[in-house]
Amino acid sequence: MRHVAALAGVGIKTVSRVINDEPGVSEATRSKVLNASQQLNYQLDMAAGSLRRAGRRTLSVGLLLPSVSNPFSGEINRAMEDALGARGIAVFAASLDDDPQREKAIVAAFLGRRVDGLILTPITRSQAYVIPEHSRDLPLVFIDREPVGIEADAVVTDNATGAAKAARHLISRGHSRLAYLGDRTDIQTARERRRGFIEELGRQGIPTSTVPVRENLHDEESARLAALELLTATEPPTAIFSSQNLVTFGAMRALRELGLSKRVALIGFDDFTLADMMDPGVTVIAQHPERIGKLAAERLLARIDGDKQSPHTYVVPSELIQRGSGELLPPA
Amino acid sequence: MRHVAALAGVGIKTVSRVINDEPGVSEATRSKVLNASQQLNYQLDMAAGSLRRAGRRTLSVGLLLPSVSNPFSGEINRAMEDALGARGIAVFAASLDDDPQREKAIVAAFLGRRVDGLILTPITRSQAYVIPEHSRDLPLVFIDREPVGIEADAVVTDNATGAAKAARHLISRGHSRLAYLGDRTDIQTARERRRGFIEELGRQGIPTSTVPVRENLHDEESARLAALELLTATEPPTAIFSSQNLVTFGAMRALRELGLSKRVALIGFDDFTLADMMDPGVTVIAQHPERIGKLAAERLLARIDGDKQSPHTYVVPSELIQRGSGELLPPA
DNA sequence: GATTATTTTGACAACGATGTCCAGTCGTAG
DNA sequence: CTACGACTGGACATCGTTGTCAAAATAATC
Repeated sequence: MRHVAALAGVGIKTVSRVINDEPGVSEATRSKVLNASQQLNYQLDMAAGSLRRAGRRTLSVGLLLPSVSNPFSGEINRAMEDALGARGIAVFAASLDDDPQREKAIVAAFLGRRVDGLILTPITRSQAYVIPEHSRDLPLVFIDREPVGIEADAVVTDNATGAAKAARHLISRGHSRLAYLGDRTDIQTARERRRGFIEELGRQGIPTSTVPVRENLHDEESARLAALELLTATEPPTAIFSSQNLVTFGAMRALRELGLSKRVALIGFDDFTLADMMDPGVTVIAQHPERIGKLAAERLLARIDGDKQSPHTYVVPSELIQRGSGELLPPA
Repeated sequence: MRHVAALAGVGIKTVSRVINDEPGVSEATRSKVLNASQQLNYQLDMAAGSLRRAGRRTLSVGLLLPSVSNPFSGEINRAMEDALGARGIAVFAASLDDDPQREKAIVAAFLGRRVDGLILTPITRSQAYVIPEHSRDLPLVFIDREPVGIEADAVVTDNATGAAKAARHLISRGHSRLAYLGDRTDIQTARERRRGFIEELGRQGIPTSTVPVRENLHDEESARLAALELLTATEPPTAIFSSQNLVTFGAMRALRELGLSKRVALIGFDDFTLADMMDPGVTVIAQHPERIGKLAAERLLARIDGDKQSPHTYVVPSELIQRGSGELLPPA
């Protein structure tokens, strides 16, 4: 900036004014400065600016997702980028891997970079460790999973209701021998989905104690094995609910191996590409990651802009998409 | 930091030394400082530090991908994060959307944040616009697509060779009426794949002028329509090569609609989830995004560490994965 | 105990920008 | 011709940190 000022023959502050479109600069000097800055290929250093700027805005935020390589997270990431990019805010994206240690390390890295806000998918038992920052007015929005040990905005899917919807759907097709395949129990959404599913069975008069529940299935292979086991037991279930993408894939593989794809009903939580191209098409409880991402970004921006209303949890409804696998009837 | 120094009753520079693990601090003062910084919940401001620090490192890099929501990009993003995170480097990820304007805007945003390096998937005709920065020693690695108008490292898939492999595979199964479905021609990889495919046909003695080539298919629907058109023409192809994921999906839909899934061969460029669960399984030329991402990250780190060797393009080989659709034989 | 070598420490300027505030310049009205 | 406000421009301190360098404290040596 000094160099530009020198080349243009003006003061350094005048350059700052031109670059930041502040008023009070004549057309003549304005173009002199712009010329000079073009010639030197000058670019404003935002970091240096934010050091002095009111509110210390860095125009960057930290986004912590289950994993940037997971399609659900990818959609959220994208929605974020779109909503925040319009305001000139850049996004640091990082992957949680459902590791509490990692969560803390990543949050620390974000804080060290003085982000203007944090959007977090947590896995720690309590997120009280961000209270100091949050009470110093650091905007904070939780996404996909609700916060524990701290009051802050959150945007989540109606996990329990969605799972209950699946249960009701299967029961209404005449199923009474249902099974549940779930993810790690330290993941809040997994617990919620199980709760919603089981409670709905209870409401519909199905004895819940006999319902096979297999949990802590975190990948395709363990889900496949669990499903195989269930399906080859005596009195196998006539319908399966799987609480997550990879678990659904594992269940699909098990069903195919046993030639049961068209005989045992399946509903999965989470939509996925080509679900309609399977045989039969896979019925799912679809989440809306783009809406979740957009809403979370909007809440964050509102907080950044000084919104002081008390924290609130926003629920984005899920949607049952019928494609065939969830509409299979139990054997007569 | 001032406050920490005050509370610990030491000079500000001593605090800096402790925080940065510099030598020459006695155990006694060290723990005094650590105590104070704990009490105040102090966190180093990297931005301020990088202002003065030798080399002005910000410990952040900019990553420009086709779209963070696309699984291929997601894998690359993840590999990047893993390789760079180990060095404490955070990643700004952004989506290109194959829009040249957007590319320039995003690169400018990265530069304004003084990233330590840039990893770019370009769509502009020429990337000469980054020459000033690059010659001022800004590390730069192109990914997936090779640079034009500037000399820099690149990490790409062997697009032409991979497509040729597909052609050879189909021809060896007896096909002679092949068709090509391709993406937008302003995308370098799309052009390379077409070239590789067509040239291989030539080498194998198939008259290339009669091969139907449909290009500029950027989404599933346009690909589906193009495929439908090809397949319902007189003398339809007995084998199709699709140059990209979404195009492959479109072709799959068209084949299914016409009941030809098991009669017309299909090979797609790009692997995808559940490809083996389709009926028939979809034969693909798989890329290795994790390897591409890892290698690009390694090259970037090497450059950051001062590697001065002349720019080089690294090619990550693709892999033909046989799953059934590419092994269908032509009707007798 | 004096002197030197070594370690530990802090004062200060600087990084690149912006906020504050004051000094010119100019046009216009009295 | 003076006075006054509006506009324009620049000097300077400052943000939080680190590099430089010299001072102070401590240890080692004779």
